[in-house]
Amino acid sequence: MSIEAAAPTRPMRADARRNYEAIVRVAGDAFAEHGTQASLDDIACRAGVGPGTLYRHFPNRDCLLEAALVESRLALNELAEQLLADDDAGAALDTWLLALARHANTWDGLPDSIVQSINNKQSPLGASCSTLVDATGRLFDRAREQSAVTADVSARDLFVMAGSLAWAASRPRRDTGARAEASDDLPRLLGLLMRGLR
Amino acid sequence: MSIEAAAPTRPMRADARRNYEAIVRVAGDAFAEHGTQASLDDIACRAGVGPGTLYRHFPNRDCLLEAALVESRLALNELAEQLLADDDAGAALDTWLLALARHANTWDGLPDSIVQSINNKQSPLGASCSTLVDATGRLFDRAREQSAVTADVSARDLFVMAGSLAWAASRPRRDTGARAEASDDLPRLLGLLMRGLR
DNA sequence: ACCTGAACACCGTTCAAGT
DNA sequence: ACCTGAACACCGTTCAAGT
Repeated sequence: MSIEAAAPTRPMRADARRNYEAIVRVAGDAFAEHGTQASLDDIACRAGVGPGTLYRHFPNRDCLLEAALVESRLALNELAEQLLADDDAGAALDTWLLALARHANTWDGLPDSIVQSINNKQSPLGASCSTLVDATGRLFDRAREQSAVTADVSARDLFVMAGSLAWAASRPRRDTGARAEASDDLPRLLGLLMRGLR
Repeated sequence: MSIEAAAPTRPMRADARRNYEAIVRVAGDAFAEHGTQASLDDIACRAGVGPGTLYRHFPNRDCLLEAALVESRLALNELAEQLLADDDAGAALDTWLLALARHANTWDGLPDSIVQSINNKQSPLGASCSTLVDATGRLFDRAREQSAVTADVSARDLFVMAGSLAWAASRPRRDTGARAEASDDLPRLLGLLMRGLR
């Protein structure tokens, strides 16, 4: 939950660590405001560093996304542990997929980065998502043992479906000038999917 | 099926029409090669016109996407007419949703543009998609009358779901360096969705 | 009426020069 | 070891000048 978790094995110089933390903090704000395509130049500027410093710490956009998502993902892993101890494996799976989709919807554009990086160990985002895919598989298997679901689906398919529904629910409804209603379509769409698995 | 369908009511000057057609043709190639985010400057250049000419004919990217998709969408409308006369309304709905998803997958990034522009009459892409949403609703209603499906879903939800599955199936698997296998996940994912509607 | 292409503001990324 | 910021190649968009 602290930044230590993603920090390199050797301690960083004081100024380097200060810059690292400032960049991650500012990046979270920028992603929340402009989506995952926020300008990296702008993030560096607002963090008070040159663009080169940002690239030194985070060679590509995925690295920065990963660092800014560490806390949220650790919380998800904790949730998975709790749900694996839940008596009702079917309800646990529902809860899990909703939490997963909401995590993917932390920022606009994030579902795309996540689904695109699945199983790609070159991407730090993909590597860190593999634990989430594993958890999805374990929760699904438990639900199937209890006959709460009967369909035959891979953990990767389930993960991708949750991501794609998150994507669908997050597409801003830019209707004719009117401000987008913040309707939460996610539970309804997930319900549709789960209907098919039972 | 000809370009006439999207052309303005008054005839264009000969050179303007030549440029219009060249831009649309080149745009199709560029979108196929680089996805919907292909450089507009590059398209103008390859079509032998200045960037200003491209913007005169197509004030924004959606306008160009729409023009380059005219033929494919007209073919879809014809398919809808045929499927509405099909005796097996359930199979017709399956066929329709698959065709819809494949249409959305014509180019990388297209599902995003389509779903984002739904119900937005300011976008020519959104306006032209509304006929597809209508057709989806009619085919779904017919399937429900035959009890081939029982779920209660809006035409817009169905359309969005098809688009999101297209999106999921089209995310390039950029695995560790190996070239992406061109696996076609779409039918399997759509089958999962349809299972939930029956 | 339509086209041209220079011009502007922006962005990601690199790298020589600093401390 | 780390940071800086100029520099490069690019992009979308506009608009005065042409024909």
